[in-house]
Amino acid sequence: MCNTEELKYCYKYPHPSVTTDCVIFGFDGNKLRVLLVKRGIEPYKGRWAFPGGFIKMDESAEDGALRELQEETGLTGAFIRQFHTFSDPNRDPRERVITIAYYALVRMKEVKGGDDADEAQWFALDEVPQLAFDHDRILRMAVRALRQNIHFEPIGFELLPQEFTTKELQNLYEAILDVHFDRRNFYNKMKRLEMLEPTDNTANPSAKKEAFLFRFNKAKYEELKQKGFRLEF
Amino acid sequence: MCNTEELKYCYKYPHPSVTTDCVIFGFDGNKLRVLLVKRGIEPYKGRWAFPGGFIKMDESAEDGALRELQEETGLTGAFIRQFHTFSDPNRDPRERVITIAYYALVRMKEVKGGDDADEAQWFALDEVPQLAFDHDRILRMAVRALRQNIHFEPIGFELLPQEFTTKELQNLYEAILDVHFDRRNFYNKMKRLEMLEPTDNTANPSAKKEAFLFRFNKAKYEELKQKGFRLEF
DNA sequence: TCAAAAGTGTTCGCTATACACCCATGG
DNA sequence: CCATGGGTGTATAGCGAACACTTTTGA
Repeated sequence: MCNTEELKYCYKYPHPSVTTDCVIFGFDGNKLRVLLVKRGIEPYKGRWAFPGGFIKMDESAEDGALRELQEETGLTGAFIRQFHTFSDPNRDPRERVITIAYYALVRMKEVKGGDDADEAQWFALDEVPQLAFDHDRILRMAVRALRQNIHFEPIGFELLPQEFTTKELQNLYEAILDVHFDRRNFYNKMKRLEMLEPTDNTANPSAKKEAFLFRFNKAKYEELKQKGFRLEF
Repeated sequence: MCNTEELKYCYKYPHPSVTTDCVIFGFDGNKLRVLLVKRGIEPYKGRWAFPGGFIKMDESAEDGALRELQEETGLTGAFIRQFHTFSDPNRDPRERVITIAYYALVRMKEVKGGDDADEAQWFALDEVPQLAFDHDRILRMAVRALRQNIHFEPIGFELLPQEFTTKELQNLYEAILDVHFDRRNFYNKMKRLEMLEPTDNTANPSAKKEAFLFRFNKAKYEELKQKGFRLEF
């Protein structure tokens, strides 16, 4: 029975709340990082958590996640992927909340600096503190999903600048998969795949010899995808 | 404002309904099949759809999916995997319903015969009629998820009897991936992986020479999984 | 005895891996 | 001129794909 004017949405059966949460991945050139926000209210006040919020009745979960991402980073049309929905009845101490979780791949440079450094901050994967709610588990699942999907999609170009060196690309893959590749084999493999498009530009990241800059060749990738291709690694 | 005694669950903001739907895969020895139920009520009355239902407030989505599966097939503790959550605002014409979708792998033999042949029926993948709601899309995504996951997990043993011939296993993989393998190469590869455990039994499915029966060696699989292994195909 | 199905071995080519070599630059 | 980092080539091993051969069994 509803007892206040405020509770004006009524149903015959109980309904859970539904939110989206977004694990935002960035790459600093060496390590994979995630963007966390500090909770200002109870429960878990002061703890770090992923940005997220309630889904509106006229938007899909994906639209909701994109909206949250825009509000948090200023980015529009970012690359996001739904990877799991968390529905443990007790995952939120207040009420039943089901969250549809996405991960996003963004370029750290393009994220509007967390105005309030205290509110939003990038954390390297191995420096993430204990998180609010079940967000520790959400993070583990996000990383696992990212690692799986990288075998089927050339994910990761979303994390690099438009033009990048093969070394940067290798660092990224090593950070995501937590492995080490031989520099020369990685270079040769990328050339064979023909998904990298050479540019006329060079970079000089750490003195010494200049390195060619490449651009991701999306057309070539789409072509390869037709023939049922797989990134190996 | 709530206006009837019946609507006794009230919230400050609108809440969507949340359901689980379960794409139940079976294997008849040749083709991959899905179990569909015929809708008895509007909307989409008379159309086929996946079994599913509302999630209870004290159960997780996974528990809900297992419960639905048990009610529909009589199976307990079946192999299920969450693969996507569908949240288009208009996917149900009555009200906003978000569905957390699972696929299940079951042995057709163990499913209690759809008592009423008119209510539940197995359909080969290429004979599935137009489905209710957005279930056509759900099916496509389920098949895609199954095909992806088969590269990382030895899914499929859940679809075969305890003991099986290599030919049956090959038929299954061919049905799932929609490809053809050379009989002898498939046999050799399975032997090399050492995930099949020979038994003393033989089968004689279609006259002619008898075939050895194998059993899935889960221990060996777990061991391989540690070292970051991948099923190739 | 013949055909069909199952089990085994062989060959070839590709590619992942390891690693040698050369070039350019800054100190 | 040498240390560092970047670009290119080469040899080997292992695996997937194609296929020949043998064995067993029922008609």
